[in-house]
Amino acid sequence: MPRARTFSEPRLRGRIWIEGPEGTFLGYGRVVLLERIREHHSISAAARSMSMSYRHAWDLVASMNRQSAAPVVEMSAGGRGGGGARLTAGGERAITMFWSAYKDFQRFLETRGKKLAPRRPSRGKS
Amino acid sequence: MPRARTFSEPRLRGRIWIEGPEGTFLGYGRVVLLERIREHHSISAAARSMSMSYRHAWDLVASMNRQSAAPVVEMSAGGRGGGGARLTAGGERAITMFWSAYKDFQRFLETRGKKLAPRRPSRGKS
DNA sequence: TACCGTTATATACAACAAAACATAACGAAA
DNA sequence: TTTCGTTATGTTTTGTTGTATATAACGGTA
Repeated sequence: MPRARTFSEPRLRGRIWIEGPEGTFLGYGRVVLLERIREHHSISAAARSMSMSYRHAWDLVASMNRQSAAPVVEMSAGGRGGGGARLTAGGERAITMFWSAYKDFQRFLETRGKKLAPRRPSRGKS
Repeated sequence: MPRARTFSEPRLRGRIWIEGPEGTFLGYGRVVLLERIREHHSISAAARSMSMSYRHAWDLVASMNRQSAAPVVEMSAGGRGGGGARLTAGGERAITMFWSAYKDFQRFLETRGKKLAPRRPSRGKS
């Protein structure tokens, strides 16, 4: 007898982001990047640490800085060690703001996801 | 005096979707497509009505059908009018399920978005 | 049988995002 | 002045997603 296909329970998933004047201001990837910059004091090291191209990382940082009243990352080129980057207080607040909303969102997905599929209770052996 | 840049209030936005065995099962676009199919009794007419290529629409329908225990759309080729497509009861349930979650999500974004930016109350003329 | 508009399917093309690559600018220290 | 690793920026390549185009299959009906 051919076994009927089974289907994994449908799962609710999603993304959130914070929009600014030119589109995305903060999202999951951007916030992780900010945290890596805080850790490495360098955009290039941060990018490397998450297998992201430096170019892309730089673009993201530039985009965030443009869209924020106060810069989230301050950079300096040249000098000892070649220069570097550091997270500002505003950057710190941005991280906190996003993770807080993100956490609430994950909770929403979890609880709302349970109400998704009105499944007939299986009568069989239980 | 150079005017300081102003920044629109950061806005919380997002997407949700329902995942199945092969990735997305239901999302905003897919559900709209299902509704158009219900309306037009035709995949091609539905696709046209939302400026979507027939190929893409067909792929989406096939993906949904593959990932659902019971098909969400039934198609027939040939015959009077060339054939057509109709939404099944399962498809109807899928639409309801998604919009219900979507509505709750919009509510979440709205209420949670208000708590985003802890703004200093402006002291000036008010 | 011929016709018709749809489903079904393959292949080529376009648009966009991200990666990859290349190079210049920077500035403190040796 | 040279060195060094970073920031800064331009150009090319790749990968993915959807569109465009073309063709066959389908099956009622005239």
